[in-house]
Amino acid sequence: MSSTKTRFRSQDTTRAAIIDAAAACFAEKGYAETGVAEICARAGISKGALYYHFESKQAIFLELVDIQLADLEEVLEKTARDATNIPESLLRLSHLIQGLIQSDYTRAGIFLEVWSQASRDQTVREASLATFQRFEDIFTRLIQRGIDEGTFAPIDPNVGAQALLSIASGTFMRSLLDPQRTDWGKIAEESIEILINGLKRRSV
Amino acid sequence: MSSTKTRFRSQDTTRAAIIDAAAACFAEKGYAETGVAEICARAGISKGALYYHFESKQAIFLELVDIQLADLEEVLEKTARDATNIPESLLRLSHLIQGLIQSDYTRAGIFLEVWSQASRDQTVREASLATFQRFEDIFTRLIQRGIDEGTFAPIDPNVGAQALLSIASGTFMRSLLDPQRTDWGKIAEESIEILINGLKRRSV
DNA sequence: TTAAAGTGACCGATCGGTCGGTTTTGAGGT
DNA sequence: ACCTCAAAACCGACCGATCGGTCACTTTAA
Repeated sequence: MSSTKTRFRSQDTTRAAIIDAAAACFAEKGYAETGVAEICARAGISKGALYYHFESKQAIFLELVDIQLADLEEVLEKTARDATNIPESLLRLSHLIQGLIQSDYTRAGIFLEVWSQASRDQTVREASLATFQRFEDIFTRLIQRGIDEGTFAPIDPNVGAQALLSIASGTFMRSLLDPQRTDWGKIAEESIEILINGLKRRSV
Repeated sequence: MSSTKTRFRSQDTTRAAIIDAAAACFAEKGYAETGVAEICARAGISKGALYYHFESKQAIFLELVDIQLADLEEVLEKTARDATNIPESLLRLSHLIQGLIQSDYTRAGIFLEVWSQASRDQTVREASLATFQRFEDIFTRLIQRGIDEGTFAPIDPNVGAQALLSIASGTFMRSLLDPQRTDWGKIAEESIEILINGLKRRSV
């Protein structure tokens, strides 16, 4: 017979397994509709083990959100840092949206869940707002650079950043209503293109 | 003594009271976190009465959504119908967003709840998608009119409509993270202004 | 041998929904 | 004007299921 002995996993391994399982569950069914029992089953552990590693169901959710938002922020910052052609870099945001929507379906549901809880729980809201504002700052600086180099008209760069992020999150929300479509990246790109067109200087 | 006799209400009156109570509860706490007992208390009726008028908690939610979306669609259609100056009419969408966010806080939470359920429940999703597409059609036609009269460049009007609705829903989502601010209408207006600028013909 | 990691039966609370029964209403009979 | 009675509207105790969380205990690692 093959050895069926159960080996204990390391602290980090189990925590990661729980986070992964919770991410999948929350994305599929939503936070409230997911039971801790399901998370346990998916992670291959017992309830006791789950509560050995986490204080509560909420704590799992919050840590999960932290990780996802930090990931996203890193990607955004890298995009902005490497930007040489500003309008082209803004356009490339559409690839990121496409990736967020399609490649890893897990994330989509999570972001909705964050928004849902943020709109009601002050702690979650403040944390989300802080992160979102950092996203905004990244694009504000990028647009400012576009203005400085003469590509964009001298408008308020923060307004442009807000419009850009609105299009990003709006397209993302829209995609949740129509998961069949696979060309959301293209739609985002065309929308952003119009916006960029509106940002550009009229005369050269 | 004043007469404390309880009078039965008409079918419609009680239904409306339940819908109103449910709207307030769902907006404040979310669908899953709201108990039918709370809805009953708020509506001033018993559980028995609630289940006499509605089949289930879900049924209340669905009827509520129908009403709100129909309301919104009517306003949008009226705006489009009365439009003489197209860009100005599009800008006026910002007032609608402002109103949706601020004046009746009840609605904000509901829309999030719709999106939340739509992303998981097929029935809710298909209904929401159909409505959203009608919204899109309204603006597609409006932009087409702008192209025909020479105000806008000859781009795909549907792309413009999608971008516009993205900004609308994106600003709406953003406002949920920052309920303190009261100038979301202005922010929406400035964002739309940039977009319109991108839609306009370059040369006259 | 001891601390870390993990188990699963169990608990109290809550929730959506039911059901047997009561009160109110209004149309129609006298 | 009064009575009758069935249907409409409503009540609230109760039920079964589920859920987040606990705990006394076992297994593994070092």
